[in-house]
Amino acid sequence: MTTAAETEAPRAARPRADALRNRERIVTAAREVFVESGNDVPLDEIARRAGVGNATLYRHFPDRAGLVHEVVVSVIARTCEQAERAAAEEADSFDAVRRFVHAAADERIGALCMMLSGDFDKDHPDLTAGRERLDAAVLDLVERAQSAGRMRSDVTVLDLLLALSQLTRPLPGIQCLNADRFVHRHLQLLLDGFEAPARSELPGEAATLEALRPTP
Amino acid sequence: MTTAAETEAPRAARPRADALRNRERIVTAAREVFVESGNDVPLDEIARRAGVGNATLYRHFPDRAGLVHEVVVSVIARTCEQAERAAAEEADSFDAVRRFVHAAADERIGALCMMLSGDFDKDHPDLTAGRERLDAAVLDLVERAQSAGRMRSDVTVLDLLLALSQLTRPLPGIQCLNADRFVHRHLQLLLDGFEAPARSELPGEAATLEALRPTP
Amino acid sequence: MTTAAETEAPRAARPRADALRNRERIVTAAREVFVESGNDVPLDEIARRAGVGNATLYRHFPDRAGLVHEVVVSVIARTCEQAERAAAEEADSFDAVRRFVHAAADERIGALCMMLSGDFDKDHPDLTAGRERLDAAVLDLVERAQSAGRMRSDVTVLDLLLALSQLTRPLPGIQCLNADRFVHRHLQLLLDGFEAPARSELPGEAATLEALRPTP
Amino acid sequence: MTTAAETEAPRAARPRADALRNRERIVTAAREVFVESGNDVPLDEIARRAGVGNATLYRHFPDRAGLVHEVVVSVIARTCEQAERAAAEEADSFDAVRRFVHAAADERIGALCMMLSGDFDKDHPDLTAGRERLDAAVLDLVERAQSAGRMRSDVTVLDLLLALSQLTRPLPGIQCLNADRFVHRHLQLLLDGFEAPARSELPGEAATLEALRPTP
DNA sequence: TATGAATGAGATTTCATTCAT
DNA sequence: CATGAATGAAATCTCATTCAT
Repeated sequence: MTTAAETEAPRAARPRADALRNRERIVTAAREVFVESGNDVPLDEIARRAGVGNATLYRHFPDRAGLVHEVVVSVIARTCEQAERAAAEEADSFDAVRRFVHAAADERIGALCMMLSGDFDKDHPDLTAGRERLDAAVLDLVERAQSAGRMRSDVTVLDLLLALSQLTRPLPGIQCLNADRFVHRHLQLLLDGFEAPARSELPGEAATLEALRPTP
Repeated sequence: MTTAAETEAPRAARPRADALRNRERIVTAAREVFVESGNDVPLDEIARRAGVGNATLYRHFPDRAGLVHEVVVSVIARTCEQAERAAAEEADSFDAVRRFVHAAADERIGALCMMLSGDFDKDHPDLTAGRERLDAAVLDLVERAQSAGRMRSDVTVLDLLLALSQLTRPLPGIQCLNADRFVHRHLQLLLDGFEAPARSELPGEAATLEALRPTP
Repeated sequence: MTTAAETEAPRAARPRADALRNRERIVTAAREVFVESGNDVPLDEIARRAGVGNATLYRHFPDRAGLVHEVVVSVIARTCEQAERAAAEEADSFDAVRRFVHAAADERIGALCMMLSGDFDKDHPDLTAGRERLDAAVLDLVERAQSAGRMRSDVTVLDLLLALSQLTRPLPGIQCLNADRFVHRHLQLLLDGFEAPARSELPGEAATLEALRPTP
Repeated sequence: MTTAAETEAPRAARPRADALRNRERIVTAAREVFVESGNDVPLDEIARRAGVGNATLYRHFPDRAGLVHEVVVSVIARTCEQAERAAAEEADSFDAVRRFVHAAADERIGALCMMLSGDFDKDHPDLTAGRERLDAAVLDLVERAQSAGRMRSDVTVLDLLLALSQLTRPLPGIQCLNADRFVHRHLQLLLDGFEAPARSELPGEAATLEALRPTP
C-alpha cells in the first residue's frame, strides 16, 4: 500500500520538502543576482543570497551551466505564461501585445540575452521546447493584431522578441529606482513604431530564430 | 649644432612611432574583442589579438579599468563625430537623426552599456567631458527635428541614446553575419516610433543622464 | 530531542577541527618561512610548507597582508607571554630581563622588523592592543630591575625592544646551525651594557613607540 | 702617438666622462633606495632616482646581482676607509672603536645584511678581498683596544661587525627623522657592553666569518 | 542531505631583462 | 652610448568544482 504522495512521483524517491524549497530559493536568487550584477557573479554569492551553502547548490545543479539553464528555462516559462494570459484576457488585440511586452519586461526577459552569452547547452530539449512554446504564444498575439489591422504587417515575432529582450536587458552597474520607468518608456516608443502603419518599407525577409544561431 | 626638431621639442621626447602604433592597435583590438566576447575577456586575449605581449598592454594602460576607460572615451568620441557630421551633411532634420542612429550602431555605441558595467571610474573628467559633448551634439539633432515637426516632442535625448545603446548592445555569444541587419531593422522600427505623431501620451518627465546614476 | 551541544551553541556552528588545524599550520609555516627566507617569499611556498593548497591560505587570510598581520599578532602574543612568565618565575629582577631577552629571541621577535616593512595595516586594533600589552609587560620587567638598582636607569623599554628586535632579526640568506649562538652572544653583550652602571651619559630623552611612526 | 689618458688605461677604450658620472649616480641612488625601501625595489625605481633610463643601468651592470655586488663592494670599501681613518686619527684606542662604529652606521653598513639576502655571488674575488681588508682594519682597532685593556678580551671582530650591522639595519617601512638617533643610542649601549670588564664569562669560542656561511 | 572547507586552474598585475630607435 | 618600449616568467588573487564532516 502506498501513500498518495508516493503515487504521484513513483519513479524517483520523493524529494524532501526543504530540498524543494531550497531549489526554488536558489533559482530565484540566481535570477535576481544575474539581473543585478550580470552573468559573472560567483556562485558563492548566489548561494549566500539564497541562504544555503554552496555545496547545496551543486547538489541541485551539476554545474554553473546547469543553474543558468534552469534560470533560462524558468524565465522563458514565466514569459510564456504572460503571453498566454495576455492573449486570453485582453479584448483588444494590440492591447494584448502591449500588455505582454510590459509583463515580459517585468519578468526580466532581458536577462536572457546576458545568459545566452554564458557557455551552456543552447540546444537542450528543454530550451528548444520552451522557445517553441514561447514562439507559438507570441505568434498568436502578433497574428491576431496584424489580422485586425492593429499592427504593422512587416513586424515579425523575432523582431518583437529580440528588440524586447535588448531594450530590457539589465545594465549591471546601474541600479537606480527609475531605471524601470525608462525601460517601459522605451517599450512604449517601440510599440508605437509597431503600431504605426508602415511608412518606410522594411526589408521584409522571413526572420526566424535560427537566423541568430552562431555561425560555426 | 642641432637640428630644428631637436631645438623645438628638447624637453619632452616625442613618443616613438611604434609605441603609438601599438597603443592604437591595442585600443582597436579591445574594442573589437569587447564587442565580440563581452567585457570579461582575458586581457591576454586582447594583447594576442593586438599582436603584442601582455605586459605591453600594461605599459600603455595601468590596469584593466584604464583600458576600458580608453575604449569608452574613444567610442564616445567617434559617436560624437558621427552626430556632428550627420547634423552638418543631412538636409532633412529627421534624416539626420536616422543617419546618426545607424552610424552610431556601426561605431558600436552599444558596447558602452557593457563597459559601463565594468568597474572603472565613471566620474573621470574625460568621460564627463565626452558625455557632455555627445549630449550637446545629439541635443542639436533632436531639437532641430522637433522644431521642424519631424519628431515627437516627448522624445528626449536620453531616450534616444539609451534605447539606441540597448538595441545595439552586442550579444557576446551570438556571432552571425546578419545580426547587424536585425539591429538596423529594430532601429528603424524605433525611429518610426519616434517619428510618429504622439498617440499615447508618454510620461513627459524631464530626463537627464543624471537620472541613471546608481543610487548611493 | 536535541543533545546538549546542539542546545548550547545552535546559532554559530563551531569551526571544523581540520580547518582549525590548517589555520594553525599555515601560521606556523609562515612564521618559519618568513624567518628563513624573508618577507617576500611567494605565498605558494608557505602553502606548500603547510601542506595545503594555495587557495586554502586565501580562505583563512584575505590577502598577504592578512597573513602577515596574523603572524605579527601571534609573535607579539607569544613574546608577551614570555615577558610575563619571566617576571613571574625569576627571583632576581635582572635575571628576569635576561631570561625574557633570550626567550624573545627564540620566539623570533626579530621577524617583526621584517614584517613591519611589509605593507599591512599597522594601526589595526589587534596590533595596537598587542603592542600595549607587550609594552606593559616589558615595562614591568624594566622598572623592577631599575628600582632594584640592577639596570641602568637611562635604558627605556623602547631601547630594549628595538635593539632586541634588530639583533635577532633574521638574515634570510644565512642559514647555519650556529647563527643562533651568535645572536645570543650579542644579546648577552647588550645586556652587559644595560647592566653596567652608567658611564657615558646617554641622551635620556623619553622614548616611546610613537617616535618610530613614519613621518607623514 | 697616444695621449696621456690613453696611456693610463690602455686595455679598454677610455670611458666617457658622462658614462662615469652615470655609473656613480646609479650606485649612489641604489645605496639610498636599498636603505630606504629594502632590497626588493624595482630597478626602474633606481634608474629613475638616478635620473637615467633603465637600459643605461644595464649597460653598466649586467643584471640586478651585478648592481647589488657593486653597492656591497662600495659600502665595504667606504666602511673600511672609516676603520683605517679612525685608527689613524684617534688617540685613545677605545675612542677609535667608538668612532668607527658610529661612522660605519652613517655609511649604512647595516644595508649589507639586507643585500646579503639577495642572490648574488658571495664568493666573488672583489667581495672576498673587501671583507679581508675590512676584517684586517677592524682587527687592528680591536686588538689595540684589547691590548690597552680598554675592551673586553672576549669580544671578537665578528661580534663587532655582526652586531653593528644588525643594529644599523634599515627598517624599510619606518622613515622618521630620529630613527638615526635611536640607532646611535643602541650602538652606545652596545659599546658600553664591550667596554665593561667581563662579568659573565662569554663562551669565548673563536669566531670567524666562515662560521656564518650557509650550510650546503 | 546540507554544509564549510579545500583545491587547481586561470586571470590580473609586476618586473628583470632584452630590443630597437 | 643612452633611451623608451617590449617581453615572458613569476607572483598575487579568484572561483568553479570537489571533499569531508
